[in-house]
Amino acid sequence: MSSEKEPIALASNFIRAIVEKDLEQHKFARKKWVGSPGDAAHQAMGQVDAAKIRTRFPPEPNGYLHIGHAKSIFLNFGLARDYGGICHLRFDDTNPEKENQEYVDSITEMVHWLGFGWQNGKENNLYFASNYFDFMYRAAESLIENGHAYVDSQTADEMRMNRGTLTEPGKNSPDRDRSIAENLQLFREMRAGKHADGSLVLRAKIDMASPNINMRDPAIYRVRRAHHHNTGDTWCIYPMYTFAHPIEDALEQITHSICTLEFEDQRPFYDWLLERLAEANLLAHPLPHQYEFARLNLTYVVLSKRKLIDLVEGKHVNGWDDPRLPTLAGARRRGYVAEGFKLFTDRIGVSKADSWIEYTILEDCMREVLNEASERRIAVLDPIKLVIDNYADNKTEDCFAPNHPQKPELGKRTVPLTKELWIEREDFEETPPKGFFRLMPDGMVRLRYGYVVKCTGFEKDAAGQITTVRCEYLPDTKSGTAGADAIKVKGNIHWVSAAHAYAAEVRLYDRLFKEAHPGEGDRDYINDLNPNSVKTITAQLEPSLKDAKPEDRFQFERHGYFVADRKDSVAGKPVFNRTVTLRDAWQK
RNA sequence: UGGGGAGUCGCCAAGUUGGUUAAGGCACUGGGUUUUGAUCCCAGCAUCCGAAGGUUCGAGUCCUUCCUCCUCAGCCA
Repeated sequence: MSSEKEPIALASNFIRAIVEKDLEQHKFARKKWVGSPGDAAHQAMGQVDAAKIRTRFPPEPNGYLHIGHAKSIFLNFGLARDYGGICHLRFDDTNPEKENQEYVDSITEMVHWLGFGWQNGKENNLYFASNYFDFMYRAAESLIENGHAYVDSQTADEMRMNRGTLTEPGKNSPDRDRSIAENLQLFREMRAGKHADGSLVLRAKIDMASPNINMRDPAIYRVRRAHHHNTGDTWCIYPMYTFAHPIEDALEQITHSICTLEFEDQRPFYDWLLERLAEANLLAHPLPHQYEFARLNLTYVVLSKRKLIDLVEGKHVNGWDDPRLPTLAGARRRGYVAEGFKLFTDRIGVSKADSWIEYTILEDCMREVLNEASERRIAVLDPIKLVIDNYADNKTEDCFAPNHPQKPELGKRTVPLTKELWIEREDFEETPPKGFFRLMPDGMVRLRYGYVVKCTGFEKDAAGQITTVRCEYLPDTKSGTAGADAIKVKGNIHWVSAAHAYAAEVRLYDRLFKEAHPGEGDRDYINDLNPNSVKTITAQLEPSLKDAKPEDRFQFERHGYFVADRKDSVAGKPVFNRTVTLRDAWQK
């Protein structure tokens, strides 16, 4: 045992530290859970919660998930998994005007894709905030009854005027001292549809002079006649995030409610609300707590919902799953893998410091898992002919290529060698730069898995472009034979038999933006788009690639990792996307 | 100029209640292995923790002052 390597410790972060401390202090030892969300009375019928902690991933279904969400997903689901807890997937759908089923579907699909689920035994922990509207309404009436909320008839403009500024206190609303009875009646009328949209709003009664603007009587319910994707036309009043979110957490017995930094100022209200509802015996202690971490910023991409929408609607990309987009749907089509995102989130950590993660970190993570997982194949992306003059005209010979250099158990496959081959344009230089060790006039190079050849000449077209390279092979040097190493060459190039090659559409993706910080300063981020973010080519691939299925991944040797596009591939005619290039120490 | 946060190596990020030579990853630089200029391996990489003072036998960790950045004035989330 002692000689065993220590398991690599999980990267520590302040949230894990909080969880560990809470667990150590048995903070949730008496928290009950009946098996479904509900108020104090409901949960009181249950047993002590078997889940040591409960977290939640609470997206609003008003857009597509992106890489930033992956950080939150791995954090929340990962914490639950690591500490014997459960993580809920909860749709925070309190604004009917922005949300719809299409987003709900794509979000559940992507969370699954990342490797997480919400079915825990008999318990299905998939929830909708909109299913709590009844309780929220009750909670609002309770606040009114206890003098903690009032109905305000000021217009939105008046409210803004009276809110004060960052440095000046606000002014009390003329309606602030309305009687409880009148508030109750008005709020019930709001619910009954007797008041126009925007005419009345329910506000928490806290302190218009608070230095924290979020505590200056925040609006908690508004009148809005809109069809809700889940509750239809049942309601014409909807709770605000500020009010709804803490309640959602409490009903679900969440222990650690983790969100991003911009909600820090909201935490005092979060606590205030839950305390008031606990005083009213609607909720029981221990109450959930909110913790904030820094959101992800990635260089060379944009992650704001608005900008992503602009890119799609402005046709700068082809839809939400364009492989260049940092959406999870796009990343998946690009060939990125869930394990790569897991590695990435482990690697970047969690803290409260604003930071910009270099995009190459993400790419390296993908390379790392893809290197391990991908079989090798041969592809010539920019083909020129190589003719072996001393090779028989119609001879075909088998060469054996390992499917993975570090995994012999994956076996070998045969690739046909003939007189005429496709090789990479960049593998031949008429006048080689210093340090170049591939094909050059009179130079020798190995045809990977085949013979050593010696260059004897080349041909150019009218434009001066090289079209064909001529060579002679050394018969005793075939890979795998005794004489293979008789002649040592440094260069080793890949090739595909011209007679057998599969000419395929291949998309070479590059970063979407040419600037590390798109739109920084007074630049328009649209002007920072990389005009060459995709290049579609016809490449010559080894014959076996013709049978690739959608989402099959390969390393095209010396080029990078590629995936058969899940949308555009047809049986017998796969199309490939370049996920990421190989690292290249040979600076061009 | 009010409130709330954050500032540790190029990029991230550990640093318990102050205690000996400031983790780790990525990047980078050397060297080795290699029929991918890939992978892999080995070595190197902050006398310094935003700045300046102070307390202490001893401070990234405590105190004071200052600087920089982020964030809040939706009937969005």
